[in-house]
Amino acid sequence: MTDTDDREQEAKRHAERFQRVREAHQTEVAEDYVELIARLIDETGEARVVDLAVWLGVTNATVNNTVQRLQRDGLVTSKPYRSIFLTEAGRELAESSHQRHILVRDFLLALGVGEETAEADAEGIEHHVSAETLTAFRRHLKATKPKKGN
Amino acid sequence: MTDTDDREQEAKRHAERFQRVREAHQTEVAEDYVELIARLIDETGEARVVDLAVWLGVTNATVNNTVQRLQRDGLVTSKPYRSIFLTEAGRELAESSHQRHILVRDFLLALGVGEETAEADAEGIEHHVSAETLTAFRRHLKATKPKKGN
DNA sequence: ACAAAAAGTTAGCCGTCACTAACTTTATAC
DNA sequence: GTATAAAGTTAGTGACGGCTAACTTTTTGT
Ligand SMILES: [Mn+2]
Ligand SMILES: [Mn+2]
Ligand SMILES: [Mn+2]
Ligand SMILES: [Mn+2]
Repeated sequence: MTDTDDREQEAKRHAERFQRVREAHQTEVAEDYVELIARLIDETGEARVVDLAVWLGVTNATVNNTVQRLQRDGLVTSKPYRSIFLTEAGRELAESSHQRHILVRDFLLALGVGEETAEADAEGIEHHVSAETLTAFRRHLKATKPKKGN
Repeated sequence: MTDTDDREQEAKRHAERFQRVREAHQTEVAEDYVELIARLIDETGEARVVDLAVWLGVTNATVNNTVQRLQRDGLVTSKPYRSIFLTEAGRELAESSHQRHILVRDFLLALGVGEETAEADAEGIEHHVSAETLTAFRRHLKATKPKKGN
């Protein structure tokens, strides 16, 4: 009976979607950290543990743990009691994460969502938008934004 | 200097956004489970551990653990070796999660995103959209969908 | 009815990402 | 230049959400 086969296929696709979400969750923290590190370096000259802690709403100890993981994964470098630097890979991830972030935020703004809500929702949504959806966001922005053309 | 104050305010808002994302992650698994349990009960008459495992792409043991947590949190009931039932709270969470899920998916479809991508992205995005953003999605759907009116 | 298969459970493991508390190092103020 | 404050680190804890392996119970097929 091909009825059972269909059902199995559907279950398999369903499971694959959840696996993708789980994968996204694993890279999420790294993306947010390197994006913030890049910003702090850009705006203040350096990224210190205490600043990351304040801006992320976690303790110093948590930041320390995470930074060690990022270092293990080749995204940052840091020497004891010194501030944190991005590796080339870290810079690249920060840049692409940032581009994606502002695209998602701007899309929400274009939809009529308020500033703070757009920023807040973007912080979570950004990690779950595929390239195809980002393209659709860009298309929508191009189609609606041209208010300057008025 | 109010310059410093501004910076502190910005950091605080930033941190609050991340706290919201972390909270969303804590309810995410519960939402997906009850939504799937409701669906399986509806479509097949019962929700069994093995089905949840297949549809979620995890092992039986993982499902068992999670179901115990859901039971602890008052969302499901289940007796040893029997299938799983939703409590009233579980049914309510399943229903609202499902409504939100299809809204997010339909919105992506309306934007021109392909079916499988819409379904996949919705699975992650759904947990990070505020009420305000959902309203904006609905507004956009109403503004564009009326193709039946053609 | 009973053997084999399927389903469910339990135990023990691991990584992530939080926390607090205690400690060390660096920076600041006087 | 030294005491104090701030920042950073380390150690230890815990929940969550995954896993495998071994076991028990239920279902199925003959
Ligand atoms: Mn971001
Ligand atoms: Mn984010
Ligand atoms: Mn989901
Ligand atoms: Mn869902």
